[in-house]
Amino acid sequence: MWKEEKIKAFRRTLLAWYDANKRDLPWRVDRNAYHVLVSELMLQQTQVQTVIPYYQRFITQMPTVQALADAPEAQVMKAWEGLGYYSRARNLQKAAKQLIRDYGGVWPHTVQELQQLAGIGPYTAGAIASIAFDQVEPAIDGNAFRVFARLFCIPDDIAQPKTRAVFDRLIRQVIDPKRPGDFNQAIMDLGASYMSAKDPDPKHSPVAAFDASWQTGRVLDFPVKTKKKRPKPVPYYAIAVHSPAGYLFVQRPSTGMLANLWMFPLVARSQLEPDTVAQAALALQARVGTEVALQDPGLPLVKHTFTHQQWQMTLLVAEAPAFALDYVPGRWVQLDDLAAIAIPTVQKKLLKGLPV
DNA sequence: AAACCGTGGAG
DNA sequence: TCTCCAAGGTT
Repeated sequence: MWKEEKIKAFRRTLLAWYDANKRDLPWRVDRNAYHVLVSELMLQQTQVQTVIPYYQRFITQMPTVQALADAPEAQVMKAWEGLGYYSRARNLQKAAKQLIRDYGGVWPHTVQELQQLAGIGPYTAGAIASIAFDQVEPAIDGNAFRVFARLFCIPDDIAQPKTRAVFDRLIRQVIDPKRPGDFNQAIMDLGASYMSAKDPDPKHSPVAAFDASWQTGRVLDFPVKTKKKRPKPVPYYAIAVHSPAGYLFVQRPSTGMLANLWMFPLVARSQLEPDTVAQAALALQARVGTEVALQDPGLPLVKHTFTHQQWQMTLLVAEAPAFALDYVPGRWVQLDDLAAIAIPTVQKKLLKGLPV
């Protein structure tokens, strides 16, 4: 561990660099806790560049905790459409409702209380507490793991949950107690620039003098992180049922992948015996309650890769019998009226695969 | 502890 | 094309 003088020099150097070079981001215009909350939820596992337009639209549509708590869930999901990890959107609205119901709209300031809110874990609680409320708490995200792993050549595997405690103890000694929020954000900006994962520039880093991995020529050896498993292929039939009222969309279950979003009906091919279009037609009939004549126009296989699954979808098309329109569970939606429902990116790929 | 949960960009 | 990964949380 560094001596006290070195710690103070590090804080001074880091914050001076941050003051002169911090990124100009829409959620940095003030320290409003609601703004911090929305941005932090969106930024979980998501890049800054992707989040910016979503953040702007979301705050415009739902400018306060109360507005979010009162909004229809469908509007919240639509605002999140395309951003991924959709449980974050439902958790965000749930947290807003908790703030109104449990706290009367008055924010708690401690990480212990903040972590009781839906979707807020140790990182996000630390970020909100330090940025919005000046609490001296670390905000340990991927950037903090990488930056401190390199500064101190920490050999622990950051993929292991128990490793967080190692970094927590370390960062609590280094964090600037006078400016904890700026300190945490400065670490993130550093991790997004000079100390990035793939293309770092440690030589010109403002804290190069403190970077043990750079001093010893081992920058890319840190952080130590074990690899994830590769996505498992999952075969489906995706069925585009057409009618004069548009295409049939069904809402996915409220738990699991793409919960509550709207898609073409899917039939898991692994459960079909034998795996034929005729069997898919029977499975669809059981689902929507009416017979549907499927065609296989020989459309290309549509692939979409998630974190741990790769969906391989054979697209089938069908024309619905007229009586089906007010019979099947689901919604008939014209393709020029998709603003009415939230659909995932995988569904947008299916739409692009439809015959013209 | 380990599996689950999306998407887009970069190399 | 393929792999990694980016301001993680929940179960």
